[in-house]
Amino acid sequence: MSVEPTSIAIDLSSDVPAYRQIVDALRTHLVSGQLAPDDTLPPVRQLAADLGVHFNTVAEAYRILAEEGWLEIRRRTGARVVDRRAPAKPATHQKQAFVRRLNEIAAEALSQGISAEEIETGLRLVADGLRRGGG
Amino acid sequence: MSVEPTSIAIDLSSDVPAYRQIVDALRTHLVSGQLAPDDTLPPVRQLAADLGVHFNTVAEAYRILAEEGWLEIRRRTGARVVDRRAPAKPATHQKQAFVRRLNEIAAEALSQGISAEEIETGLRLVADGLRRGGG
DNA sequence: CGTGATTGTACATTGTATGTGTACAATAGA
DNA sequence: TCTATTGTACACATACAATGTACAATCACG
Repeated sequence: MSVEPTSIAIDLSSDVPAYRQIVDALRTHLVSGQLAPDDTLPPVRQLAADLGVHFNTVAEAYRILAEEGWLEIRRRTGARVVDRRAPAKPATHQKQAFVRRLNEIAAEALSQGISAEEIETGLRLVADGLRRGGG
Repeated sequence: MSVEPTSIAIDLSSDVPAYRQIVDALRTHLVSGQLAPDDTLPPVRQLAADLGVHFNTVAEAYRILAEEGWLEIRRRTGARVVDRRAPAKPATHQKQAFVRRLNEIAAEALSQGISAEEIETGLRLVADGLRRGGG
């Protein structure tokens, strides 16, 4: 299996850099299992063409995910999803930072007029999704 | 009431710009009610000194929150929290973007070694917090 | 009123990050 | 070996972030 072009969308007008949007999207697929070990990703030039960015931008994203341990990159064969070893034990402050970030995102959503109920729904949706896909 | 210096922490080494960290932190306080209407925020120079950034960086953050309708800024008197009118109805794609962002944050947390259970706990924690504080 | 202190604003400058263009290195396969 | 295909390296242009400096507005006080 490889990444379907439609599974990633890049918003060039966003204030989030393109390479990080790609990293975030791919990591989501990796965690959910939509991208499983031994799957291959498209060549940087191909995915870049699909997304409308330069191939070096995609290459940067691949490198970051490789450093995180998700991908193995080799020339000529391209990027391959690896069976990821258990990551290092997270520090307490990382968990705190995670919860803080959640609160910030929720606050921003409220700020945009999304209701508390809708936000709760979203939070539970993601929580439920963790049971099935993640692990 | 005004912002206590210890209630905001800025990580200058983060890839998130300082002014946005300030915006995110203050917005969280505004949504939670820790900053209520008629509260005054410290002068930009004072908060900047507390955080270790330039006062223009804080001024930029205040301006963004003022544009969002949270603050009223006047010279000499400084920034004041206003009773915020109901924001515009959010578009459907904003809700979708919210859930997508949640998934990205959760995936990143998993990537760092935070367990699915811990993430669930965090999500529910935030969801529960919405009932009380938010509105 | 006049004066000065205090507050936010405007804008030029500097450093850094982002995205791209181009040349190159490595490798699988004919 | 030769070649096409793949990722890499690095210089460049541009935009953004943070700052330095000067300024404008406004309140307090005489």
